Amino acid sequence: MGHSQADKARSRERILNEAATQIRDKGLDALSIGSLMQQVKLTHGGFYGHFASRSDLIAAALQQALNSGEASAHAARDPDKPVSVNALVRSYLSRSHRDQPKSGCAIGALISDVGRADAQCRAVMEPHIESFIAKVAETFGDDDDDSSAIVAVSAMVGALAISRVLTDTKRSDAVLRTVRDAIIAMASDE
Amino acid sequence: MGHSQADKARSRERILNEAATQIRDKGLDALSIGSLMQQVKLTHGGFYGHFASRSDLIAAALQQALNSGEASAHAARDPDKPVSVNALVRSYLSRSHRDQPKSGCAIGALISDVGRADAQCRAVMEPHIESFIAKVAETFGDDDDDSSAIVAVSAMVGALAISRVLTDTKRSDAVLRTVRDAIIAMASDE
DNA sequence: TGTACATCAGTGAACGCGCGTTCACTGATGTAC
DNA sequence: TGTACATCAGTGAACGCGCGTTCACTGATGTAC
Repeated sequence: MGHSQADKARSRERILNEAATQIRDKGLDALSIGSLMQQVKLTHGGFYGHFASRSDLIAAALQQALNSGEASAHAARDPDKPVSVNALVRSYLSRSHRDQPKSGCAIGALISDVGRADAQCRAVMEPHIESFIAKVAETFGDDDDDSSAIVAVSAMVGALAISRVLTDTKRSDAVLRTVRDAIIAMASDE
Repeated sequence: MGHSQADKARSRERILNEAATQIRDKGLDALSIGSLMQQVKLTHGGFYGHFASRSDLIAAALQQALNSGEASAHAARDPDKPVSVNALVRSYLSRSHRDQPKSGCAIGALISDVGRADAQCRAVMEPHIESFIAKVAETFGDDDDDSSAIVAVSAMVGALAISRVLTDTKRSDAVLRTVRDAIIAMASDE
C-alpha cells in the first residue's frame, strides 16, 4: 500500500467523496466514521489524520456534496449555449434526479437536516442556496429582481423533496411534472 | 405514583407528544428512548410497555407530529369563516412558524428526512401531503384541478425549509415574504 | 363492604453492540549527506 | 548514486459512553367472592 504524500491527498479526496455520497443518501446523522472508512478501504484510526473530528468532516462533506451536485448539473448541459430555464428545470425535477439523491443536489437532499444543524453547516449551505437563486434568476433574464427565482427555487426544492416522500409513483411523477410546467410557464411570462 | 389503566393511556400520550416534539426539533435519527423517557419522567424500561420498538415509536410519533401541526394551524384561525388563502399562507410562511419547528408543520420540518426513511414513515406522511394540497386547492376555489395547489404547497414547504437554513435573518424573512406574496397573487389570478 | 388474589404499569440492573476518539506502533516515503 | 535517518500515512487495540432491548421484580390497581 502507498503511504506517500500524494496518496494522502488522494485518500482525503476518497473519504470526502464517500462522505458526500453517504450524507445525501442517509442524512447527516447517519454517517458513521467506521463504515465510512471501511467503504474507502482504510481503517477507522486513520480518519483522524485527515479530519479533526466527525463534525469537521460533516461540514466538509456537506460542502463537497453541494459542489458535486452542482458539478453534475453542469456536466449534464451543453457547454456551448447558455443554460435555459427549460433545461435546468427539466433536469432538476426529473425522475432520475428524484431517484438518485446520492449524486444529486445536496440542497434538495438535506434541506430539512441542515435547517436544524449547527451554524457551521447552515453557513456552508447558505451561499449555495444564494447561487442557485442567482443562477435561476439569470436563466429567467432577471437582472435586478430575484423574486421569481426565489419562488422557483423554493418550489423546485420543495417539489423534489415531496416527490421523494410519495410512495405512489404516478402521483410523485405528477408533482414533478406540475411544478416543472408551472416554472416554465412563469419564465415565459416574464 | 399512579399505575392505573387511565394513567397508562395518559403516559402513552405524554410519550407520544414528547416524541412528536423532539423529532420536529432534532430529526428522526436523533430521538433516543433514554432521553425521551427521562423527559416524560419515566424510566427507560417502561417504554416497551407502550411501544414494540423504536421504529414503531418513530412512525407513531411522526403521525402525531403531523396531526399536531395541523391542529395548531386550525387553532390559529377564526372558526366562523372559511379559511382564506391569505390567512393560510401568512400563517405557514410566518417568522414564528419558521422559528418554532417543534410545534409547527411536520411536513416542513421533516420533509427530507422522511424522503429517505422506510416505507412505513413515507406512508404515514403521504396522506398528510395530499390533504395539505387538497386544503390549499379548496382555499384557491379549485375543485377539480389541484395543479396550482401542488405548486403552492411545494413552494411553501420549500420556502419554509430554506428559510430555516439561512443564517442571514433579513434574507430568510425575504424568502418567506416573497413566496407568500407570490402565492397570494397566484390565488387572486384564478 | 371487606378480604384475598391476579393483573400489570412502571422500575432499574444488565445485555451486547457500535459509536467517536486516542495512541503506541509499523514500515514505506522522503531527505540530508 | 548510496546510505542513514527522520517523517508520517495508515494500523488496530483499547478507552469510555450511550444506545436499543430484555427481564426479574415491586407494589398499586382492579376483580372475584
